[in-house]
Amino acid sequence: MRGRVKITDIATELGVSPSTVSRALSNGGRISQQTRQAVLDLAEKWGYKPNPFAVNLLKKQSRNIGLILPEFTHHYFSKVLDGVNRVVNEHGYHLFINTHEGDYHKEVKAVNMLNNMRVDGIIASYARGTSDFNHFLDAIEDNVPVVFVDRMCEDLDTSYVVTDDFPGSVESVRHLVNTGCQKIVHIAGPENLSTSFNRLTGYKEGLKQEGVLVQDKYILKSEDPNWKESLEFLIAENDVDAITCFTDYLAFEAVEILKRYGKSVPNDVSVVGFADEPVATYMTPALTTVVQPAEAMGRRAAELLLWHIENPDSPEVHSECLPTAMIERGSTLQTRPQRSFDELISVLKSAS
Amino acid sequence: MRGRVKITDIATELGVSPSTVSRALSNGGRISQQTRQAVLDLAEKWGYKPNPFAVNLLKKQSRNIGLILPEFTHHYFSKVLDGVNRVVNEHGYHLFINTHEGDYHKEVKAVNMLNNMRVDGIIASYARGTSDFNHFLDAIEDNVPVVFVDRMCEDLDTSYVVTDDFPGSVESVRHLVNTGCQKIVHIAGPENLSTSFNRLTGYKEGLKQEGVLVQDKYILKSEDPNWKESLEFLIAENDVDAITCFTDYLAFEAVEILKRYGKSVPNDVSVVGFADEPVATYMTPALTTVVQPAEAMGRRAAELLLWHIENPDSPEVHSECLPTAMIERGSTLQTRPQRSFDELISVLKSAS
DNA sequence: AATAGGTGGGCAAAATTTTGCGCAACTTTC
DNA sequence: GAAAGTTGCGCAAAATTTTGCCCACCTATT
Repeated sequence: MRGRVKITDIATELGVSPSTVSRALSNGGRISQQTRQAVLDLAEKWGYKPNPFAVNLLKKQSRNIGLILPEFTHHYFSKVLDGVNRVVNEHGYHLFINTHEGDYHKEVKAVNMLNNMRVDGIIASYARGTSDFNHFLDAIEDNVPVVFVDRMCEDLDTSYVVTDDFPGSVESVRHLVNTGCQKIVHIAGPENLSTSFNRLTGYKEGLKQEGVLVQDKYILKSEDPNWKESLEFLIAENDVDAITCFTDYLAFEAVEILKRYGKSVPNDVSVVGFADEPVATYMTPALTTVVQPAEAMGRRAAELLLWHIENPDSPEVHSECLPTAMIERGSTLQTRPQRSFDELISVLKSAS
Repeated sequence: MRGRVKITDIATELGVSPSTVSRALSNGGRISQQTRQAVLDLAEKWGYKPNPFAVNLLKKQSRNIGLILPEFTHHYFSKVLDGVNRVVNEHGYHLFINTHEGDYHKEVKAVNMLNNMRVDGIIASYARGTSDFNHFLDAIEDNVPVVFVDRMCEDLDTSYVVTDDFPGSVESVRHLVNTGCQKIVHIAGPENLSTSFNRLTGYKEGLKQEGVLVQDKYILKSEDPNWKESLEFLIAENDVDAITCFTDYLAFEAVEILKRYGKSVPNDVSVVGFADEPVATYMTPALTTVVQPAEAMGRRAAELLLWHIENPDSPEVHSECLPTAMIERGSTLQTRPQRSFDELISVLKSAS
């Protein structure tokens, strides 16, 4: 059989009506065992596959879902994508993707495109600057559920999955104190980001829990063009035991500076990053960091979305904060047996 | 207007037939200026968007294309994805994605899925172990063009985009010789991979061009479980000036071994990687490596696929080899002014 | 006045699949 | 032997859009 075989091809070959073929294939209504078998055999032999456009048109759903991320090349987002892709596949859905690259207008276009494509649902990590969410609202009003990942929107009553950066941040600071560090610097991120705020708050809380005074001179801001000079000053004064950073990249820069000043990591100064980018594994020494369960976030977001798709009338929304956890590597001193990678995974899994 | 507005809604509101509305919208047949304007205005006001399933069913094409990659979390592939996504978007197509994770059966499932979804074309980087290409052949016979990226298939007469690893490999070896290295080791990849073969051949050619003897003892195979011992032996014997590697990760491992043996990189031994993974930037010293234009490959593959989609009857196939180029960093000695990043980009761009 | 030509718009088929309803044939029940 | 129930299958509508063909009307030509 050349070309795509359709239901009517099978019907005419077998001398039955298309409806009979359809019923035989879909295990539906009343049909004799022989007819069904004959249809099944021929469909198998000819490799019949239903035309999704016809089915979608009729059923008013596509089993397609759309994912919008800032970009793909950032390792973190590629892992989110991976998680989403896995779950979506496991459930027989298909994945449309798009990026907005931090551009609000591209984001609007992407959301509208997916909505016009009649996807069954959308997972999105919106652009930092987005404050007008009407494009998402349009989709929701067209009964296309939206789940946010990594970034949430207070104004919209949708499900979302974010990370709780707080516990990992607390854990890392406590670990530093427990390995004998007292003069602990934090290099903070942009002020308006909630993640940045949470990591800073976790740093303060960790110190408090260990009874160490929080001091302003130890809190550097990566947005401040002079943060490196401030750090160098502290290093020169020997006024630093450890550095915790908003990202692994900042940690990388801190390590470079420490090396320039002849400091050994971790013997003179411990360093902790945040995010578990590949850079963390491959710098020397390997970086102790706080891992965000990126893939689990993608998975959870997809699971939540599928739940919404299958329960279209439920007004419930589910919000999840997946916890972060410290992973110990060579850039900090060691006190206790290291948590194995498998243990870590199981911690993150049980959390999700 | 609540819910999705369709052509008939506009037709009844305006007291015309659906065909008139369709014609007004599609700038098609004969229609009076006033009627067209009235339709256009109402369509705009009500936010009419054609139902893609109905259109696809009728037109027998979807403006969807499918992309299959080994995985997303590898930086190289995420850049390929990025390139494909950009071109596809620019041309008003939409992108379905899938991974096979090196598993032949997943690959078959992914290809069949995309074919059954009636995508207009498929871009694929198949699994290493794949030797039976019938699933791709099925798609092609169903008039779904296939373009391979990063890996090509000799048996199938399709367009493909690969990198020509040869010139970059030659260039890197010549650079090593020019900076005074003579005892140059190559750590090769899997034998059955053409990329591995080309990098090895480039290594040999580079030596030949510089009049250095190719010696078997300097050619290590990463598949050989003892390659590290062999390398350590050479190091212990002081029988190595430089190491070129099949991947950046192997280079990373080589640097670790050199450090263990108290060798300085690049003063004692130079190291060159391949691929320009992020690891190359963040290891210490930063790794001299050979960059593959991953995003350009994705772009080209998408452009070729779109060409095939728009010229369905042309039997022509286009095969492209994008050249690789060395990028000099700290892990090799320096002889000449470094090529700036911008220059490098322009070299790669003009090549694509 | 009859014919030709042009314009505007409607009818219906087509793309493919699913499904409610109906009909014929057969079996069971009293 | 008639009524009732069951089984197997076909008809036609439905989902939405596009498009070839046709008709009605108007103007211009002989």
